[in-house]
Amino acid sequence: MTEMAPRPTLEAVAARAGVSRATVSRVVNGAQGVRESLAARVRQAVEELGYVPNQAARSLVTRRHDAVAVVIAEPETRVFADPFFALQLRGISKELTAHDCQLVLLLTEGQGDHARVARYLAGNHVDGALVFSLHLDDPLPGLIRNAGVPTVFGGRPGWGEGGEGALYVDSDNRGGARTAVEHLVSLGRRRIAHITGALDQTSAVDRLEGFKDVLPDTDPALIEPGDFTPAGGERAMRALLDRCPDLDAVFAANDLSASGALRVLRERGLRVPEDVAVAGFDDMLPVAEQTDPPLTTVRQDIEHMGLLMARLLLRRLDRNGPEPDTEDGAPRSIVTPTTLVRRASA
Amino acid sequence: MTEMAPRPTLEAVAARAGVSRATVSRVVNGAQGVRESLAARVRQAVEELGYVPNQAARSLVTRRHDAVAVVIAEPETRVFADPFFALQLRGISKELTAHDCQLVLLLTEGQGDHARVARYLAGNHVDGALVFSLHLDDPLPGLIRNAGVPTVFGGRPGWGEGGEGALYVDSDNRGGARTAVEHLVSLGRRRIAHITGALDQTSAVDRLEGFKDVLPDTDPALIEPGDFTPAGGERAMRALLDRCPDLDAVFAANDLSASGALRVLRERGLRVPEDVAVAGFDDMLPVAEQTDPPLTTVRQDIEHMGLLMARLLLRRLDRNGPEPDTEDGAPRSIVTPTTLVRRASA
DNA sequence: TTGAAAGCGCTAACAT
DNA sequence: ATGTTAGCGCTTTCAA
Repeated sequence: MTEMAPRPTLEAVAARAGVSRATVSRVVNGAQGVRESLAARVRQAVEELGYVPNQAARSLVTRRHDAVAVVIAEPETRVFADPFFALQLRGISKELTAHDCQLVLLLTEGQGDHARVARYLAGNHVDGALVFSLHLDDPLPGLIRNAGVPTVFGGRPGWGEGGEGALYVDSDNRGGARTAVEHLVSLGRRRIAHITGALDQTSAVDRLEGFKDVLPDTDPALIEPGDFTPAGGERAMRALLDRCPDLDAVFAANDLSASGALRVLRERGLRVPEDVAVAGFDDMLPVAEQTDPPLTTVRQDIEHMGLLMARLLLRRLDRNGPEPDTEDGAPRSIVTPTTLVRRASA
Repeated sequence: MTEMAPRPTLEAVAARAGVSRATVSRVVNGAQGVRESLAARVRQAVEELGYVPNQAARSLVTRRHDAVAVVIAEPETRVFADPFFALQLRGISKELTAHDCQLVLLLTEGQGDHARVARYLAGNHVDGALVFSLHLDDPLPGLIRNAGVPTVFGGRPGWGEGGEGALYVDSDNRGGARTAVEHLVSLGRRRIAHITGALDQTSAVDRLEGFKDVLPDTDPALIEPGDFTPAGGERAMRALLDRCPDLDAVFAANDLSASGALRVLRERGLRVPEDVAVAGFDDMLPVAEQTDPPLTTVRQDIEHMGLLMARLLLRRLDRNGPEPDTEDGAPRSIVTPTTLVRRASA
């Protein structure tokens, strides 16, 4: 293509501006204590030469990388068959960008990749990591702890190993579930069923807990395990209907399983919400708005959660975090609020 | 936390193995011409010390980064309100990982970010870029060309500026559209309408072309612009029905607009597919399988497209690409096939 | 086949 | 306030 123009170095800028490399470095890095007239000359030279600092050289001496890894395990992206993934990433990206920090994406393909990720993180290539690990038995949190890289988790990590002090950002799954179930109760429903999510994920467990918070003495027959998929929702709905034909509401652990439940309800000739009220979780738009009837569900601010994760990590890395979120100044895990979105199904 | 253990350097490994730094470097980088006995000693020392090369130091001298940027403009991720985004990224990630290459994700937030991205790419921080730019007037391709970074586009780029020789991977939008429309024709439909996508995107333009390929003399009244959204699909369907009450099929530019069309059809008391057959595009699962009736649509292998993008770029960067895809050995753009998925709607 | 030595471009003491 | 200088950890001629 075009000849690889040799990129100008600090040296070149210094020569052009008639100052020393050190001075240029100071100007470029915004250090104080440089006479304005000189600084201006330097800035102009930078401009004219199109100088861009060599990050490798800088990292070599500062031992900083201005980059963080985002680790997403394969099972997660399957769950994120919706904007979840993109939105969270977007939130993360925004915050990182605002702090001149790059985002290195690490997607894992099953166990085999754990070692690779661990090696990468331990290899001191990034300043920190943002890890999505929502499975109870996920070995990743343990591995990462070993790698000794500052980390923030997306979703409360399972406590497979030492995840005890882990920093994380999670939505209020339990509270959200409570809100949904309370809503069903307020509608006068008395036989409220629950289709759970995949119970190896903390979100599913927490939503189940929320359900039980509101209905501690519920008939166990009204709780049927699902797996967050439409097919799982169908299966569970059938089982529930066969077992408890008198149920008058169902809270599904997510919108996808709710959509499956809805189909079975229609197929059995039951009206929603007249005969059975249905509530979901996630407010996954392409699903929740398209179902018939549209789904009443629990919404979380996904993008904001991503942003908070990044912010938390940046704070932990010192980087000019905003006002401290705790009195002793140490960052703490964050549980973000959810809101009920009323549509036609309940 | 734990004391930051000073990472072992090449020097340390050399000392431990009783050889010079140069030798260790050779072993670590798999260069030939090192006596096996020595190499073994070195490998053991590496093992014992848990040595991991310092990428910054390496890049400083090699001027390689073993990293590529993936640039996704904000409007895209909105369109990718489905697994598209995640899947493509996954395909990219797989291929890059297989070649020990990192993925730096750059998400842009409107025009303001273009400069930032251009600066980053020009800043020689990555070896190449994978860019999603599906808009006809997108300035990004031009900026990137200027940056002089080897690039492969996801989706045929608009020719806003010099994108002429650009390398890209795109699905066969035109051919896919043809397949869908031919299918409707084969069903005996004679008044086939088309709800277009957002015509500032190449995919929408190409799908429209495909439609016209099969029905070159179609009544212009049967073509109504949409915007890839369900709401746009509803609007367009209403307009079409008002204008051409006799239409007996509709090909929507994507599944989301098809779902909107489906709703309007039902609302008007028209049966699908008996009265009006409907076909979509994308096979966006959470949508296509959940509509009533399930959608006949055109599927593309998203993940594979991502993989091909990465492979193309890697080849262009020299990196051990697989067998050459053209006779002169120069990589060429790739158009991937689509397949019709028959469900109940047509 | 192996080692010695010269930087890669930058920052950060330290000196002025 | 500015310049001088010594590396950061690695690859890569060049000699041996």
